[in-house]
Amino acid sequence: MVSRTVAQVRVVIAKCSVDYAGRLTAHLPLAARLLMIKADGSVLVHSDGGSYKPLNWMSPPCTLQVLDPDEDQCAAGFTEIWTVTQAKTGDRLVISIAEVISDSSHDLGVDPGLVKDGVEAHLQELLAEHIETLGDGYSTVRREFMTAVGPVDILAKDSEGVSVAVEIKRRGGIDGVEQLTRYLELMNRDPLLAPVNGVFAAQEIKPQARALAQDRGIRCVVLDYDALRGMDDPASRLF
Amino acid sequence: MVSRTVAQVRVVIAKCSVDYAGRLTAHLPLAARLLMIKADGSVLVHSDGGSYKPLNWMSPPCTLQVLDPDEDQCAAGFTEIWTVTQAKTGDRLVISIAEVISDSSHDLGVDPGLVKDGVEAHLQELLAEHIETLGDGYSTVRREFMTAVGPVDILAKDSEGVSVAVEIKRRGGIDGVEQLTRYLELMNRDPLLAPVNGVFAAQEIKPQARALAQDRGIRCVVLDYDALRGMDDPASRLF
DNA sequence: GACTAAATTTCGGTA
DNA sequence: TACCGAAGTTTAGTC
Repeated sequence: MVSRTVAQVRVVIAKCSVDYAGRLTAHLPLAARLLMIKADGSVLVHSDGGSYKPLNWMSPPCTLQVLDPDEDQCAAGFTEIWTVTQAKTGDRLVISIAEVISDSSHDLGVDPGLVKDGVEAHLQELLAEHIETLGDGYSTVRREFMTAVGPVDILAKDSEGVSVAVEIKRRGGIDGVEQLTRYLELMNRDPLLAPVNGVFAAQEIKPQARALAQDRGIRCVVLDYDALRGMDDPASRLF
Repeated sequence: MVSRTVAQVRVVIAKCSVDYAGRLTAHLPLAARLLMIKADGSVLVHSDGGSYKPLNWMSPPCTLQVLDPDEDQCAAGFTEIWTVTQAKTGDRLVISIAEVISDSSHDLGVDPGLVKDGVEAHLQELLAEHIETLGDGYSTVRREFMTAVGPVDILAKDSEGVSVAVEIKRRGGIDGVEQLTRYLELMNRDPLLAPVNGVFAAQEIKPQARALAQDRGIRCVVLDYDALRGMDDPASRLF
């Protein structure tokens, strides 16, 4: 046995059936599939289709053990039995291989990782800068205004100096309205802040969320990401 | 050009950099990675590590176009430029390839799909059958009892005939308590149902969720999946 | 470390 | 088809 200092990813195309027993039990009938074994021992079972999610998988840390098939498994036509186990949770993935069509390994090295830009944080930043989007005379008091039950995305004041708590979401669902409701409940108990009005701002607001907000006297505002961005940099609107 | 009637999955190991522009923008610096192209045109960019989630991907339906690099890209050492676009959303994934280390395709056929067992639905079924777990004299009225704001997992009655709304979660967090609160609020306005008590049942209940539930007069019950299952089938407890 | 909220979420069910 | 909630969610950020 040679110790391997270089991590490799291994790709196997094989006819196999798969059984998982852990937080649930699942079974995949015999078929040709793509198996990916990563350096950390994690295993992915992919079919040709679906989304980025594998049919089955085992998350690291876990160990792969390759066993010879027993008599019954031999008789059923299986040549190798892979057992992937996670010591901590006791999860177990068993891949029964009937035929290996392809098997190759490659050294990928350590990935430098990815750079992300422009999510909810950006929306919040843009709206805080252009809070007048909510109405003439609005001004931003603070972003991430802390309360005992969590930070309010933006605390603002309207033209009459009345406090406004703004909750920002990319997609506005019921949970966002609940979140804002909790903030408002608490803030309205604070004599230094009260009264506090609520604004639920999102790029898209679900009908049920809108109904719930309305029922609670919370104003809904649909945000136009491109328009907000365009205010900062008019050139970007052209592209 | 030969039309291809057989779907294939293609695996490419390549040094590449990746740029995604869509719901967010992301960039991956030049490194060796595994590219999987499925028959439906979807593309997955995997590194050797992380979880089952790719570093980057494009969901179907989408199309892959392979272009020659322009002058600048040539000078930067790129040999192929892959552009994956989704017509509907305008999402765009650009994979700039500096070196192809391996490239192979395999016919996988149509996957028969997987069989799942034992999730939250199962918990609900088990508890509905053994509702006396919540207390002597409890009886199940209905599973998935519909309200205007969604279905209550189980509607039951206690030994005195008082209605009890049960919300079941595998892991009980604050959101689950909020959900149950919404149901209770609505149901208690219905003279035919009121008064309705609440029970928050989960395999695991987070401290903050428990505190919130207590504050609202909702009883918390920790479910023992194995014990519930054991009531159905005593033999299963042995294994 | 525990917990909460977001995710390019994806996936399944139902109205 | 749209909407809603669960997921073997995973992941990132905050307390």
